[in-house]
Amino acid sequence: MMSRNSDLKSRPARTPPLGALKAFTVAARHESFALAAEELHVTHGAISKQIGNLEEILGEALFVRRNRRVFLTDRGRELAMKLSAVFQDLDNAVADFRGNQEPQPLIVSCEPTLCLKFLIPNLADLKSSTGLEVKVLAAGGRIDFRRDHIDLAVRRNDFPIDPQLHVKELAPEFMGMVCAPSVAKILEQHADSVPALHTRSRPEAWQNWRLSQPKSPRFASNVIYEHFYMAIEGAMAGQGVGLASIHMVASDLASGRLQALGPFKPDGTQYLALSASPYKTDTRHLIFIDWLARRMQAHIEKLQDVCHSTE
Amino acid sequence: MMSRNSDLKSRPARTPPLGALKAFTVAARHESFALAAEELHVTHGAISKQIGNLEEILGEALFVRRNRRVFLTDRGRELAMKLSAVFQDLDNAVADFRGNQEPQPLIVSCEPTLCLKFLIPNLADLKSSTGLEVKVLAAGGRIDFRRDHIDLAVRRNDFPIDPQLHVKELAPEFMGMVCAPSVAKILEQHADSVPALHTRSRPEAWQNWRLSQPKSPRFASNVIYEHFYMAIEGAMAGQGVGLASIHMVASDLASGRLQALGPFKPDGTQYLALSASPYKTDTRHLIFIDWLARRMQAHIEKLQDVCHSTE
DNA sequence: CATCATAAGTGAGTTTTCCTCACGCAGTTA
DNA sequence: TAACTGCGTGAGGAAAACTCACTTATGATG
Repeated sequence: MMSRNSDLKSRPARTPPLGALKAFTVAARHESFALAAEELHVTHGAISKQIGNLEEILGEALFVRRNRRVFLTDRGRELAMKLSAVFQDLDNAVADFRGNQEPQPLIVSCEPTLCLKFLIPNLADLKSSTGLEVKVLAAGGRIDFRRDHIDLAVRRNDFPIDPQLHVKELAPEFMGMVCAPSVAKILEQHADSVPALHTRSRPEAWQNWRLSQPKSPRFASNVIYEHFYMAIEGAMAGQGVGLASIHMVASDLASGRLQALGPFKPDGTQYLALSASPYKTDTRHLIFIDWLARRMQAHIEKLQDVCHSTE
Repeated sequence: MMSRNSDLKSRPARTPPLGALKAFTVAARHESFALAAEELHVTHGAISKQIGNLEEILGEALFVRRNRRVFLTDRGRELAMKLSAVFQDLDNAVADFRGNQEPQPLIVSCEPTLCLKFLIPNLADLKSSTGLEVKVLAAGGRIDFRRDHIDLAVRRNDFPIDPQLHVKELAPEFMGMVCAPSVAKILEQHADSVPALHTRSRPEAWQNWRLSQPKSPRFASNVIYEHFYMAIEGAMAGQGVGLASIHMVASDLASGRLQALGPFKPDGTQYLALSASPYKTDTRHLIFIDWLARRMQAHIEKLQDVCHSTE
């Protein structure tokens, strides 16, 4: 009951011959060996043998031969799905290399909250000011450029960065205390009646804040949110005082839904743009990074106003 | 011999031999023919010839031969990037098919505003209630499952759906007028002093609304936002009255940042989950769709409260 | 500086893979 | 029933891929 592939000599799990896989995807697309043969400029016998060979290697049937036709099995269709995507990628890769390809939208990976509070709302601006088409993939933590087909990732350098990657600094992180305007008034009198809002994804945030800002008020209690986004929502709803990144609450501060309690301070980390391709062959990367860096710098400059207004 | 030679000239862009491409990616990874030869269990001569052949087909050098080493050219590196990703995909596809592969996070494509106001904020809940890891790709309009490597797409059926796709209905769309609570008070007296907020991405929204709700008030003027998200922001900031989907403003209504003006009404469109794989081989799809449908249904049920409170 | 080791290019010859051809088979159409 | 269609198969052959042996070029070594 281990693997039934293992009874095929001592061949552990090497990938089947590429030609056979290619032949299979074409045959699967037509559900016909004859048409596949025509497309590949060979005889139907060639296709038949390639696929028979592949089935033997994989140890299971990919087609059901019935009457004078062939039908994909469910498993065969499953494989065909995956493979046809891969071979299409391959054709695109080669065509792209040869230069006959229109530019694809850039895919940018970004942690969910930054995505939510900053990137996506500004996509329309990006499009209109640079003409760049961007798709955003909300995904925190580790990055796998290959698997997720990401062009760029935006991350903070609070974890070790793969030295293979190409790194560009965007802007420093600035953290600060925020709350709803109504809560700010209460705080002036009864500071200890308001809870501090914590986030599970940045558990050490308040602790670090207190280390660098010892004068900041003590709060009544602690409320823990599952997600950074929730904490910001909570703060807006008057649940307490949150500790937030300027880049995530810039628009909420601007609209007055949130109010800053004292100045925002750098926490030592930086936002970075990470790219798998170390060469600046692609201008779109540069355009996007430039736009993003400017935007983030603008947040920080505006910050002066925010701070003065409450100090 | 005729078929081969006859299309030599008319061979504009056929993909190079797969073996040569494979050999190239391995050689590129090592920047060494000898190591590549070892990995592929052939002699270095075989690699040398495969790559020479590939360079001839492509019509440009991929390696610079210098000293007793080979170095990738920039172009060669560019090609190697693309190809190594593809071949890794291929290995994954086969390994996945054979069953030796851990489950990957689901990638869901979704229009930006729904992403923003509903999906991403609820990702943490999804994770904790189903254990499912999901990444969200914010991308409106046409869907290319292949190119974007999407597992599922969430869309409204306001455009023709590719009949090849597997479709599951999630919930009907409900539209309604919303504004900031402060604006609601003003409206009771001076309905015509408040503008209606339009969105460029759904230009016909107000018109359709008026057709089905002839009694709804006329507003002073029209403000057009570039993006649906902006219109909602505008409404929250007291800029006027927006026309919004219940699924996008559910949380803002719940928190009181927005207020409904009269009942929400179905606009005839549905939210759909689209999948490229027509067979329910993947339970994760079902889990996600089930979760999403329940969530959206909950919005609609809650709607009764919202409506009564203002009628 | 001669010598050795290493890495790659090359031409001839060989092995392997893949393809074609011709035919058989079963079901479908006329 | 005969003709046709689409696939499977075995034998033989073409093409692709590989090996081998040798060459070149260049660092490293004593």
